[in-house]
Amino acid sequence: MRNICRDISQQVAGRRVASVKRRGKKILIGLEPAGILCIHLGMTGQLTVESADAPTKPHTHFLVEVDDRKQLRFRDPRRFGGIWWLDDEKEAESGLGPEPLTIRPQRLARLLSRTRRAIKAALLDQALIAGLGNIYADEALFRARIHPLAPAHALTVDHVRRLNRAIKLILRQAIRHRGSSISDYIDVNGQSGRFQNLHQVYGREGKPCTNCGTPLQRIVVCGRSTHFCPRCQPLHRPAARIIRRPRAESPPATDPG
DNA sequence: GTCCATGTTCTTTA
DNA sequence: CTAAAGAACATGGA
Repeated sequence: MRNICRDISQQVAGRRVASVKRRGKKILIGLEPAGILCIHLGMTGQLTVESADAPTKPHTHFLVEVDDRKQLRFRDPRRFGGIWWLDDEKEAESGLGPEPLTIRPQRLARLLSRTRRAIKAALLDQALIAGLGNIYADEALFRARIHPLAPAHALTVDHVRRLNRAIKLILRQAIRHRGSSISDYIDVNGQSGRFQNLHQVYGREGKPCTNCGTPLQRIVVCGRSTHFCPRCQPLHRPAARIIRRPRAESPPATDPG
């Protein structure tokens, strides 16, 4: 994707919106007769429709007039998000794995069996499965009772079936509650997402597990804060098969002097 | 001042 | 090739 944010206004001027879709974490606004306005919110991005009279908030990077004296506005204090112009939908596909809401367990199992990474790292890999972020990865793993450090390839059929269901359940629940917004996102009605009130593990380090009361733990996996219940999400590492004896690094230094 | 943050990408290291 | 770790991006809240 080439980021041509500065020229976007030129591209979209006077054109009718043909479709609005989502692919992974990308918002795709198709225009007539062709071309797509692609928006990624990053961590702090907001896409709003506001009255043209409304004062423009700081960090508003993109603004376009639509009908009824309204404006579509993109605001993003941290600027981890972005806006791109795509020629076609194929371009939006690049680097994205299957959709989390429709992937089938068999396919999920096959994808996970091909990597030895921690399951948490695999779930965050947009090329393996698209759309899951840090909050929902943690919540899904808790729901599926899988330890975030469990090697992806070692998950059992039962693990993957639970994970598949947990991913869909958590995402649907979050969507129903309009997301997890912690502080940076307020929707068009001035409401922040309510799913944060339903978080079972995310941001709850030290608090009792809602299932068993054990204090929740926080660790770092692939650079991201990771929350889990050590009791409900046990790590059963299969005993490592010994292929070779570990070679003696340095003989015990019994100094003869 | 400190630490942390819903994400991605690049570099370095093993 | 796989992967992990760290840094970078830029800003704000606790």
